[in-house]
Amino acid sequence: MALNNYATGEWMPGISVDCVIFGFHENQLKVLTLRFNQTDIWSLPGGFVGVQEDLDAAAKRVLLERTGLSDIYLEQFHTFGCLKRIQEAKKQHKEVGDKMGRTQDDYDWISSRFITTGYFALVDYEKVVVNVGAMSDTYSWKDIHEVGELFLDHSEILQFALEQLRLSLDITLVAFNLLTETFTMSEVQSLYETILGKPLVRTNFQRKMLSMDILERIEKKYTGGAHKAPYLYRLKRP
Amino acid sequence: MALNNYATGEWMPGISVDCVIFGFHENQLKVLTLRFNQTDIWSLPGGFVGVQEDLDAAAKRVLLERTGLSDIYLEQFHTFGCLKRIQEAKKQHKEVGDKMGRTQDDYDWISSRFITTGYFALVDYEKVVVNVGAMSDTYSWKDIHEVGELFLDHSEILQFALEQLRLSLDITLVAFNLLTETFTMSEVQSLYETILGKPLVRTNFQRKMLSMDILERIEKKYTGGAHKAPYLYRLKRP
DNA sequence: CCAAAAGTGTTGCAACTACACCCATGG
DNA sequence: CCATGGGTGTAGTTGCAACACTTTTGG
Repeated sequence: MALNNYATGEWMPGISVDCVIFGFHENQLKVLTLRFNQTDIWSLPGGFVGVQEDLDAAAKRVLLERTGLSDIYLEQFHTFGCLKRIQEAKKQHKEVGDKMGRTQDDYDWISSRFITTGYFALVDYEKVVVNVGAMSDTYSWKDIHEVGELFLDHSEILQFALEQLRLSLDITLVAFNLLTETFTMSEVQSLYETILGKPLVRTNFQRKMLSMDILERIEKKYTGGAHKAPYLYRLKRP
Repeated sequence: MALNNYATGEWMPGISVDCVIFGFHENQLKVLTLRFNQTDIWSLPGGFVGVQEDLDAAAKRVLLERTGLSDIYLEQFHTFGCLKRIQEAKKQHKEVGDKMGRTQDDYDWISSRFITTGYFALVDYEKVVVNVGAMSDTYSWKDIHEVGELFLDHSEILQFALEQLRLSLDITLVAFNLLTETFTMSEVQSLYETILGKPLVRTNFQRKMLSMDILERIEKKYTGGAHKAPYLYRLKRP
């Protein structure tokens, strides 16, 4: 039996979406990766596009299926259509396919030429409940600096996503999508520091954040031992 | 006979590229548009993607076929995959198709669901020699503010391209791709003003341009009557 | 009291804005 | 001469980086 109805005309041929799902945990920026069944090959969560499905909707669906989350920050950043994808794919597909009892139809379909549109998502790490799906048996939140080799051109896709994320930072308030509902100021700073890849001066950073008038200080304070407890903030929603 | 080998497997199904080709003429930012044979429907130049062709290569090819230019500034900016495209398409396709003696195969293929990747190109208006291709009989360089209705979602694609162009301006020197080999300072200013959509102070603009140390002043001056002849500049190529 | 967290003050730099003003030159 | 093109000077503003210093507070 086929793993999926690849060749039935349910999906658009030659097109896929891949999601770079960023999370923030233990002061580190993480990416969600999946491991193909019984292999050593890690990939970004991805999927195909239904014949009657918007491209954006496909990305949203993939996100929902893998993380259980909807209504989160998701941005298309680039479409990758390089032929080089195929050549390298052949080896990897064979390794993956052999171990999964793939049918010839499946194999033909998935090995054909593909174009993929990359989306990046910013999620609250704590809210994610990963469902690896039928193709994978394990997942891993990988530190952005220790991702290692990925399936096909997924490493390139990841790098591209990171650059886009950095660019978005200056302009918008995207980053807060990576934080929990409430957070301390040093968590925000630490997040900005890891995304931008450079240290920031505490006093100046706090001043700037507060001057934007987008944060609301909560009554309750953080209770995690230590000496003075830091304040908790949340985003103002007017 | 079919207009093209649409259904033969030469092209990737469901994927196309569209090019927003910007030019600068008479101090106005222009876009190249094509009119479908015998109709009133204007569109952006576009094309399909060969099965063995990179996505970027397809865009380059379209550009070459329509303008005769290669080796010019070309940037992918977004992929449009909205289903809405289809519905409106039906009417328009029928109108277009009827007048062109399209075969049923052609019709089925082109009316199916499509995803298109948008590229924008910056060209030297004077160097372009337009070749409208088999689908069109006329072309027009339309002023960016007077484009009117376009085929399918091409208006949306154009707007998207404009925004991207504005964003690119701050960072890079892209804009010079729109100018001739040599140009006066006020032409550069006028170009920046139309792209950014706001007036700039002459003295400050010139100071900034010159301080970047990217312009080279030419011996020969502009000879176009008037009083004092303005200097000519060109981009330094070190 | 101590250490972590939070906040204030100040200095200096760099970039940009808005204008006022001067010089050059071709007819 | 004068209209156009080209250039200088400067005062005001803003944003930011760097750093020193004070205050608050939980244990």
